[in-house]
Amino acid sequence: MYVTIPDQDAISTPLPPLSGTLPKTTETRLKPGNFLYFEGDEVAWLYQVTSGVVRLSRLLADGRRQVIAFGYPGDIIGFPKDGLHHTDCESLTAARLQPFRRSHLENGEGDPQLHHALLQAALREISAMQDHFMMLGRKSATEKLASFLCVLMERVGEDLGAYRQFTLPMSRSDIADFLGLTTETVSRTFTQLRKSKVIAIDNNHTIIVQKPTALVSLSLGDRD
Amino acid sequence: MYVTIPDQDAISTPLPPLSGTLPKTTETRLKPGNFLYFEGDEVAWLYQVTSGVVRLSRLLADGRRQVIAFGYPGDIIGFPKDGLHHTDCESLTAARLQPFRRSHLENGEGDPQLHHALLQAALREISAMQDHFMMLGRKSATEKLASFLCVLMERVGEDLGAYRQFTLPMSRSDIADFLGLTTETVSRTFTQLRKSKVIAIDNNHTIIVQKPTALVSLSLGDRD
DNA sequence: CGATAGCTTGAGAGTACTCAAAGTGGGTGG
DNA sequence: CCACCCACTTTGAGTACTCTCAAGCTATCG
Repeated sequence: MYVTIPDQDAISTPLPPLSGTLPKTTETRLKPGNFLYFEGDEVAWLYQVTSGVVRLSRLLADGRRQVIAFGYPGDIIGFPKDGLHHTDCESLTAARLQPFRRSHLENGEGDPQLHHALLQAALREISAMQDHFMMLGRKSATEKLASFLCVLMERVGEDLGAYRQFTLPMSRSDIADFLGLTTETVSRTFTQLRKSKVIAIDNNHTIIVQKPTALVSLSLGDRD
Repeated sequence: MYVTIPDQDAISTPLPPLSGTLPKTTETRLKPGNFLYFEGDEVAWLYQVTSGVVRLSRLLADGRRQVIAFGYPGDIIGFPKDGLHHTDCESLTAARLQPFRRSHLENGEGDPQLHHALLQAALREISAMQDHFMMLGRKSATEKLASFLCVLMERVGEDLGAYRQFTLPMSRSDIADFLGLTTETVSRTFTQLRKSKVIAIDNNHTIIVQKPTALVSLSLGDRD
């Protein structure tokens, strides 16, 4: 599943590696800024992110952009629509990905277990995206950013005593385009969370959550 | 695919009936206001809408609601997540639905063709929902409502000379919760479209599109 | 014909946006 | 190694849009 915004009690465990029983295809490696594919490309492979973080996004004709999801280790990316990719995929960090032939998804030939796992990943993605709808449609800027940080805290945060810490490989404008906000609003909201001591920011890309409970409350829309 | 908001050039044809080669399960019938399932229910069946319109929605703890999609004839609904339904499904009209065992999706036993068709439907839904992201995250009230009306115009509109006409089986607040707006804003935006003679409204539930081209322009965010 | 739910309209407030400018930090070349 | 540069981020001021709260209207159904 992608990093999208689940309901409070729906924290899903990331998919374990789909090692499979097949002869392994050799891993794909990406450098920061490299694209794995573009919208409209023929889908030959699906990928499970092994390490690193990738960004899936789409462009509107007038230049507006929507970041659809960030792919973290365990996530499956590249589900086709009519055989084509419907997003761009760019790596935000050095990344490694395990490819799976599209045919393993579309006709289970050879490895029914893999087929089933890929199908389940697709179904999870549908559900995850529905969670994300909630957020884009119904939440304030503070709730959106808090929700986003909560997911990362749960998923990739490291314990630091009572605090939790993680890095943000994406830019402020990536976050803005993911949450349906402007970079200015994202920045202001970060400042506000920092000033209220819910989080501390190091380096602009390292977040230390000082009040995890407060962050969760904010994400759910409780007043302050 | 659901009634979601595709990009301009991505108007997909609705899925044809999946008659299948199997002994047919008897059709399910719903009256207006009847629920087909609730969030959290075990998924035993998927359904293809044969006639009528259903509404898929989710509730937040604090009562905020998000309408995820409207299911029109041809659409497949009920994709499970961990075996459970992740939305409520209520019928907005009298409706008929063709059930398919969940096992036909999850393990193709018996009917590989049906399995494949259901999988494709799931993949289409992922893509359709990504289109919808764009809308929730990046569009103004006018663009949202115009986009919504455009989709219905294309999908269920009837020709009326130069005009196109269709009915809205859902309430203003259903539309609001689908587009991430309030009912007041939806109502005001309808009024505005009516006053600018892009549409005419009869009965509050019958829309006559008087300027289809203008409606498309509005949906894409062109200035007036 | 009256009750009621749904819809529309109005006034005012608040949030996020736009446009603009200043600050910050990482990377490169001198 | 330091200084400069550029991209990214933050901050500020003002605006616009959508929301909230409230009241009136309209259709539908009993």
